[in-house]
Amino acid sequence: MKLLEDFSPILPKKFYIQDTKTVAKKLLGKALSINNQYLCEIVETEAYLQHDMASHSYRGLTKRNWPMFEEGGLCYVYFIYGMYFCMNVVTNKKGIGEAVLIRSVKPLVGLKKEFKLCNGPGKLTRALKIDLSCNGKNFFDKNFCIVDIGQNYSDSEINISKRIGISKSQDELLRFSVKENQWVSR
DNA sequence: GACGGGATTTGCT
DNA sequence: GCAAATCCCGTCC
Repeated sequence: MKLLEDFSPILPKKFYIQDTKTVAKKLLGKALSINNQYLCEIVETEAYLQHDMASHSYRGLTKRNWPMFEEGGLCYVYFIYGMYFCMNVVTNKKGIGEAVLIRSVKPLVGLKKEFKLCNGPGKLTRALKIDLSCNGKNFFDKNFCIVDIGQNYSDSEINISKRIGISKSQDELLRFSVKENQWVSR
């Protein structure tokens, strides 16, 4: 039997070279495919912009945040609170430090669906075994990619709200999530 | 239900 | 030295 990812097209580079807020919204309903083993639908994202006090890129290029300044379509993983990794999708043109944090995913293939292992940025990376070895990889490899599974949400099906867990630029409406979805965090 | 602490890296002050 | 794009588990209402 063919797996879903075998006929789900990998998102092209041009998808990522758009306005970061647009990419954050359009990523809802797309799916992360890893090693032909895990497939999960993205249901919650947050945008981090260049002129955004809460973004790692705000103070310019560093050894940690360099993938954010690359051309869109890369993966930016960072380690936080001594225990967790967070995964971001780099967006926009080279030189612009912007990315979309993946906050929650809905397991479709390869993960036990009865456990809420993926509803939070630190938890989903643990469930999918994402760590710094994925940092700087691009999403165009069939063993590590984001695919279109034909799930499209209209604006009325998407919640736009304030970001979570930050202390700067808290009022910016840069968090996007699928409404009434049990996999969204909180 | 609501706090509060622990885990323990990275980058800025 | 300390806060951070987190989460879990304990205690005390």
